[in-house]
Amino acid sequence: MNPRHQRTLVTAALPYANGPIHLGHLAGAYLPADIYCRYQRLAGRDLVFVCGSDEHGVPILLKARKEGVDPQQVVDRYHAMIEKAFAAFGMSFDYYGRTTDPLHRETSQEFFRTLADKDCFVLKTESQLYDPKAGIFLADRFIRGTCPGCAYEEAYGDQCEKCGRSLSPADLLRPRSALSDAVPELRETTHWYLPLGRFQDKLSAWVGDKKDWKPNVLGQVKSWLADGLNDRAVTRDLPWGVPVPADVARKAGVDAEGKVLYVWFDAPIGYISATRRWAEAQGDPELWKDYWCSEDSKLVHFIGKDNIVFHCLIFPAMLMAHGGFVLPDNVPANEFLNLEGDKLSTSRGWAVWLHEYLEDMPADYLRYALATTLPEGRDTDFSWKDYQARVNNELADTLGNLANRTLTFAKRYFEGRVPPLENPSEADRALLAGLDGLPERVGELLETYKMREALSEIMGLAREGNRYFNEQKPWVTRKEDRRTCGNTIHAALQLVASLSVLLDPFIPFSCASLRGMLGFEGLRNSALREDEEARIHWADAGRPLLEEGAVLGKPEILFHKVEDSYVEAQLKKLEATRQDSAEGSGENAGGDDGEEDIPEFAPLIGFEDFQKLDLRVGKILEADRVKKSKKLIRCLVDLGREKRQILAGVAEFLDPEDLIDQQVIVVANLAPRKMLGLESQGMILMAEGPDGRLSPLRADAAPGSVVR
RNA sequence: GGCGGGGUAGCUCAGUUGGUGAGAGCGCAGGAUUCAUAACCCUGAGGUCGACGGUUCAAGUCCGUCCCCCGCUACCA
Repeated sequence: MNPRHQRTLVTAALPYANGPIHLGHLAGAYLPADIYCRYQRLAGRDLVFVCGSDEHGVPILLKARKEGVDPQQVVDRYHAMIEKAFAAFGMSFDYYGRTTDPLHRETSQEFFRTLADKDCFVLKTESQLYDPKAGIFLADRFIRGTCPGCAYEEAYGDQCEKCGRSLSPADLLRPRSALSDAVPELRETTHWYLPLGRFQDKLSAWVGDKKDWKPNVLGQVKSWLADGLNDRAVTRDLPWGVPVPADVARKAGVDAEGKVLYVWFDAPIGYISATRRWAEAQGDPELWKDYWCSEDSKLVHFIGKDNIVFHCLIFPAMLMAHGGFVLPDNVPANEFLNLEGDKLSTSRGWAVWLHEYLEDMPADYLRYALATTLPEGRDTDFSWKDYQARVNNELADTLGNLANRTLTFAKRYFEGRVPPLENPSEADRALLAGLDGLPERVGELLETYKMREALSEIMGLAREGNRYFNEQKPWVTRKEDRRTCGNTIHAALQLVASLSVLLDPFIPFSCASLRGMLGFEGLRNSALREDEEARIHWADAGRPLLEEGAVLGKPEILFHKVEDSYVEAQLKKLEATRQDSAEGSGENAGGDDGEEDIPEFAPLIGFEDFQKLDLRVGKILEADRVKKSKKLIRCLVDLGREKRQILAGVAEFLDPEDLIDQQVIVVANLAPRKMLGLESQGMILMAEGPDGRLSPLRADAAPGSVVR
């Protein structure tokens, strides 16, 4: 820990309150953050750990509308669910807030007002789609319509969830408002933008100093900086969010009606408002400033890699613009966790939900298994088989068994007390000496966000304990040399006690119960910021913690083996969701997000609508890949009367050879469109298989024939 | 195509600023042991460190080219 830092504020990414927490979230941000914080508290550091639910934004509004409820009801539900699951998982937040908290609204508005007063924004007026029926402007995601690519009729204005294709609202066929079904019209609207370019130099200089940031984080950040930063809109026309302060709008000559802060603007301010709430709860409402506004305070953001740009550039720019706040000392972003070799996908159900897991297994098993495979440097894989192996081989066999064999031995042959250490042997002294320095070494690893290595270092100690136990053979010395036997058990108990401290940040529940078995009291509570009763700290794990003659508790099995049946059941459960989603059609052979059911049928159209289409049989004469394009194939198609150049976005699925000489069906009266400098004069119809494969519709008739 | 991150034992992954024989856990094969959750402990087999060039006395580690995987991004009429 840098001596200039007197206190630490740790944040974990605000989970979005439109769904439950899954393994990817835990591995990405929450578990490493919690390990870090528990360690810091054990070490006696002044630390505050905040988090909270991110409850604004379009997806929540849409979900609410879909369910026919108020958005508040949606976030109430998920907020409660997330908070409960986090608590059961052992997340030791000092405060878990939410962005619908009135104090958050106030904090965000103050922040916005300060930036406006300092003239940090620019105003831009542009034409956007407006819902005349609901009387509000519509964000891109608020336009629904039929996807021109796959005919999915619930496509968003920015992207089709069905085929993954990115869209703009103008692309949609039959666009309609997601709120009222009204046909949107263009109107002008004004928004506040944060001109990030103004902060480019300051950000570059600031990031340039960050030698200790992880390579994956620095790489991304520098790449963004090199590209140059653009203006970012910080407000939206939405009925759900933190309202743009009326006074600020008035001053700017803008009607604030229906305008809110863009969710990415208010969300990170949630870290601040949560700290304020925490300070209130401490009975000192100004206390939060010690952590946010004092140069000797260290700010650390734990996030997943998808959040890097916000936490390393945009939020810091906001803080710079505001002034008076500390900037993050580090942003130890993790990579992604895969599941059974495939990437997680909420919409495909390829995930393990925390609240479901906790229904049948202990939090610590998952904490341990995840901690050994955190994606610290690159994407990693979680598999149930690996989970089982970690729990059985390491927690149960190595650690649990060490504790158990030591404790039961002491109970049976030493009246359940800590035997004295008398004339210790070289081996006894070596074992105890081996503890010395370990807290510091592990602490250094944790300070530098190497949770996995720290854990593996500690487990090495458990292995050493087993080795020592074997070599000393107390079951032999018990009969011939009781003093030596007592020394062995004494030293082994001390080692187990130290383990119960060192492992506490990782598996706090088990360590607490282990300490119960050891009759070991007085350790700081790793989940509590202050613990007046506690006299034992992290560093004390380097010395013997148990008194000679102290009474031990009742030994119990600390970790139970995970049965094969459990693993099989979990795999089966996952496999079922994969089956479900594979049955539909769906684009994306790569298996991206996206609901993969068979699309619903589009609304009825009249015959006259159908007649507008001019479908013809065409013969593909030439086909070749458009260079510099991943998706486009250029075709020359004979339509009888004339030959047309048509571009088809199928290069990911088909080779030009698959198309040449094929007789296909062409939309002949589609307006021409230029792509990559080439004009496409029609569209070749394709059928899409369940795995995303495309195959052209063949027609056995002369080129130019009318299709009806 | 552009940008970023990766490609190291059968599997999951470590490998700081280039330097003693390339590691851990699991799995596998032997052995030892019985205090303990059929647990523990020891030994061993197993790797052209993605490919090819280059710099260097010395490269998994630096440079160049290429191949493959992941993420973001651009054209899916």
